[in-house]
Amino acid sequence: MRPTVHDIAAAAGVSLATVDRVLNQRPGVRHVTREKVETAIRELGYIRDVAAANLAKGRTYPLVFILPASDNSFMHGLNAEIRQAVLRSPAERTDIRTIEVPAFDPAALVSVLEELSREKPCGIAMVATDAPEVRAAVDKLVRERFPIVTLVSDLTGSLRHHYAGVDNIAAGRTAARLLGRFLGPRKGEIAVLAGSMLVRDHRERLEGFAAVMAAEFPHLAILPVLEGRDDPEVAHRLVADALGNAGIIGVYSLGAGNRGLIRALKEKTVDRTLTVIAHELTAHTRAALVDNTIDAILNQDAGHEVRSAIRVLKAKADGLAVIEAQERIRLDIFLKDNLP
Amino acid sequence: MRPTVHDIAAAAGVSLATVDRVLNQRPGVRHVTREKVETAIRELGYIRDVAAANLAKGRTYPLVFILPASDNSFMHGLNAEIRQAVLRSPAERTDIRTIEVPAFDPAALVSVLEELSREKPCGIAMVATDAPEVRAAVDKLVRERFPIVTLVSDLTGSLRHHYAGVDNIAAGRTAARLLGRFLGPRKGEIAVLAGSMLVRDHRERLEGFAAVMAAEFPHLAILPVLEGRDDPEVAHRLVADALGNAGIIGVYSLGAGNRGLIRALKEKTVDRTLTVIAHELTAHTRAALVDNTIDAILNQDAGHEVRSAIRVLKAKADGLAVIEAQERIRLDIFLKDNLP
DNA sequence: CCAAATTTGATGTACGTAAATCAAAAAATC
DNA sequence: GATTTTTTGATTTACGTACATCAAATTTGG
Repeated sequence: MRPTVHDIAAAAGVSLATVDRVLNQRPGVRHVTREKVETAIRELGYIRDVAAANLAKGRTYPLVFILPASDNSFMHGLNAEIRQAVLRSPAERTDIRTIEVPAFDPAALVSVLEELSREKPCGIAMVATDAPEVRAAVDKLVRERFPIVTLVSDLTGSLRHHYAGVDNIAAGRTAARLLGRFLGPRKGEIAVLAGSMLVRDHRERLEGFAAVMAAEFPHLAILPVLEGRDDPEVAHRLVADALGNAGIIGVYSLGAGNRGLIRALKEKTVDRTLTVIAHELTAHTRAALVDNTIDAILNQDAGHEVRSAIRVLKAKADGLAVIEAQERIRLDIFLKDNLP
Repeated sequence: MRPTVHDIAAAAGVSLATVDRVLNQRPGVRHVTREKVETAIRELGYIRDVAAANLAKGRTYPLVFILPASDNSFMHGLNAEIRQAVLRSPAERTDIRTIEVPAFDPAALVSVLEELSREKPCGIAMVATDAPEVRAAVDKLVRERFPIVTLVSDLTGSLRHHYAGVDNIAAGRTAARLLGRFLGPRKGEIAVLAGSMLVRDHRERLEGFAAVMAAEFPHLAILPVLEGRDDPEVAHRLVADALGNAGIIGVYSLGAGNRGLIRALKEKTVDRTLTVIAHELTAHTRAALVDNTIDAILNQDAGHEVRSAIRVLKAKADGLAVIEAQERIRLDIFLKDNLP
C-alpha cells in the first residue's frame, strides 16, 4: 500500500497536525521538525493523493484561455475544442473561461494579462502575440507564480512554462521537402501564401520552408510572399493574380483562410498540374485534398493542444510532473489516404 | 455546485441507503423506487464523483497487458512504455501486469485468456494474433463483462471494445502514395519487405499499398513480397539479393527488423538512387532517415498506444465515455525535418 | 526562573461516496 | 389477519487529505 500522512507522522515521530503543517507549508513548525518530516516523506516515498486532497479542499482549477478574435476555421475549431473541455469540466474539476482579444494587438493582450493578475486564476493558456511588452507581462505573471502555457503560437525567450503547439520551423521545412520531392527534377517557381508576416508562426514556417528550399531544391524559386491576411477574399484575388504567371508549379499555403486559395486553384484556366501543400485540416481543405486540388495538408490537432494545455496547467498548479512525450504536439501530415 | 447523492435522495424522497443501492446495483429495491431514483438522477444531472468513489472503495484497476515475445525494437519500445506506465501506477490507481506469449501462437494466447477469466482483472490489453479461436476466446471474455482493447494489431469482427493502434490499410496506402509521388514518372520495380504474411497488420499494410499502387501508379511494379520474419539477418540477405535486380527503384519495408534492410542499402554496389519507405521509428531507422538512406518513416507512437489503452480500459471499467478523438492513434509520418 | 511566545499534539469536522448493520415499515404469502 | 419476506430508512465507519480549534508542551526573552 502506498504510504499516507499517518505513516509519515508515525515515521517522523510527530503528530498528524505537524505533518499537515509541513505538507501545506503552514507556519509554526521548527526547522528541525520540518526536516524530520521531510526526511520521512522522502524515505517512505510518500506521494500526496491528489484526488483525496482535491476532494477535501473542494478544489477546482479556474483556468483562462486567451484567444485572438480571428474569424477563421482554425480559431473556430480551437474554440469548439475549448467548449468541449468546458463540458468535461465537472469531471475534471476545471472552471474554464475564454477571453477574446483583438488579433495582432499586443497592448490589448497586455492589459488583459494585467487584469488577470488580480483575478487569480490557477492557470493561463494564451495564443501569444509576439512582442516585447507581451513577453514582459508574461514574465511578470510567471514570477507571481501563475502557471502559463502558450498555445498555437509561442513566445520564445519568455518564462512561460510550456508551449502547446507545433514546431513551426519544422513544419515549414517539412512542407519544403514534401513539395520538393513531389515535384522531382522539374524546374519552376513556387508561390507562398501567408496570413501575415507579423505573426510569429507564419514567419517561422516561411523561415523553415525557405531554408530547405534553398539548401536542397535550388532549382525551385520562391516567389515573393502573398499576404492574404487569413481572409478568403484577399487570398483568392492574390492567388488568382499570381497564377497568371505560367512558371508556377507549386504552392505553399502556410496560413489560414484557404477557401480563397482553393477557389482560385479550381478556377485556373490554363490546364497544368500544380503541386499544392496547405496548412490546417478543415472541411474545405479536406475536400480539396480528396479531389486532388491539394496534395498534402499539414495540421496541428486543436483538440490535442487544448487538452494538453489543460493537463499541463493543472499539473503545474499542483507542482506535479508532466509526461513530456504525451504533451508534445505533433505535426500531422495528411495525404488523402490517412485522413481521420 | 454539482449535485451529490444527498441531493438525489432528497429529490427522490428516499434515503441515502436506497440511492446507494440503486447507484451500485445492489438488490433490495422495488422497481418503482428504483425508477424514482433514476429519474432524480437524470433530472438533476447527477454524475458520480469517480475520485471520491475510488477513494471510498480503495479501488485500484488491475490491468493485464498481453504481448508477443518478439525480439524487435518495436516490441522493446512497447515494453518500455508499459514500464513507464507502471511507474505512474500509484497516481493512476492502476496495477499493471504484463504477460508474454509466444508470437504467432493462437493456442498459447487462448490459454492465457482462459486463465485470465479466473483471475478477474478489470481490463485486458492485448496484441491480438488473428485467428478464429482467439476471436472466440475474446468474445467469451467480453460477454463475461471484461473490458478488452486490442493493441497494435486488431481483431476485426470480434467484440473487443476498442482498438489502440493505427489503421494499417491506411498506412499501406499512405506509403504507396508517398513512394509514388517521390518517384514521379520514373518506371521501375518496387521491392516489399515484410515480417510475415501471417500477421494481420502486415497483410493489411500490403493490401493498402498494393491497392493504391495498382490504381494510381501503374507504371510501378510490385515484386513478390520478401518475408524477413522481422529478423535483421534474414532481411539483410533477402534485400541484398533483391538489389541485384537493377530494375528496382523503390523499397517499402512494412515490418520490423529494419537493421538488416539498412545495412543492405548501405552496402549496395551499383550507385543508384533508391526511394525507401519504412515503418517504425527506432534508433536505426532514425539514423538512416537523417543520412538519407531512408526517405520517410511511418510510425505508430507506442507510448500513446499504451496510455490510450489504459485510459480506455479504466473508462470501460467505470462505464464512462471516452474522448474518441483523443484515443485515435494516428499514423505519424516522419521526414528528416519533423523528427521529434 | 518566570512570563510570554512559539511550537506541537490531540481531536473533530469536512469532502463525496461505499458499504455494512440493524431496525422499521411495507408488501406478499398462506 | 398473522406471518414471513421484501423493501426501505437511519446510522455509522471508512477512504486520504485539509483545515480549524484548543490545550499542552517546549522554547525563548527578560
